[in-house]
Amino acid sequence: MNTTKRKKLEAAGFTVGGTQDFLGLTDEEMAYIEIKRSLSESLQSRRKQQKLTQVQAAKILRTSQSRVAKMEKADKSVSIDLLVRANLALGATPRELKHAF
Amino acid sequence: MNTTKRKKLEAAGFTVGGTQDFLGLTDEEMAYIEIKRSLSESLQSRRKQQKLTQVQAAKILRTSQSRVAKMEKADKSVSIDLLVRANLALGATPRELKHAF
DNA sequence: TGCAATTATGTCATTTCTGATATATTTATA
DNA sequence: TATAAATATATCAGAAATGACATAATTGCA
Repeated sequence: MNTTKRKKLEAAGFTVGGTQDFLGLTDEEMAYIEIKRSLSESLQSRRKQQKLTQVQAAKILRTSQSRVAKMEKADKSVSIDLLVRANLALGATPRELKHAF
Repeated sequence: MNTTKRKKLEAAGFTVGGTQDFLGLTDEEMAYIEIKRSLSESLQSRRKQQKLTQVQAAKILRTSQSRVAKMEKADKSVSIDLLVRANLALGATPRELKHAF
């Protein structure tokens, strides 16, 4: 497994020991991770599109810069709920959120 | 507002006093509620399609019957995360989940 | 390079979610 | 109707998510 993918999985709350560990992930787990990753990616591109810094976005979202950073990294401490609400607050339509799935 | 809609909103965590209170909901709030409602509906129809009782579904989902009931009611104590994971565990594909948005 | 701005990471108190249990209500059918 | 099966509601202890703060790391540019 490459380092980038490993880091993403670990950020998502999985312990990755060796290559074969990847096989331990069920389809559900992989789908869940992918949904979060996609939502976080969507959030970041939406923020950048609006030329906002994380600090500015945090103000709009009524949270802190550090949490915005974690949202964009799909950190394990971030829920799908938070990502969905943050995307909506930055102007995403439900229609656009479909693409995350 | 009709009683059915009122009950759904209250279950979703909103206090509904009179008709005009509905206007207090932002687009984001309404979109968020609708997503949850749609995911819960999807979960229930998926369970019924498989001829499962809530008790049986609870076993598959490794939770309790009462929580399954709450998921299907889009109770305020239920997160989108839980609904997404439950749908996936009952065989939904990410593609199918798109329809909830 | 050095500085300022931006983004990332670690930690923690509080809030919210979750599973479980108990019990109530509803539904189906003998 | 009476009973059993299924679903709904209430509550609570433990787990997880959240916002906030401090600080580290990275990026951009004078």
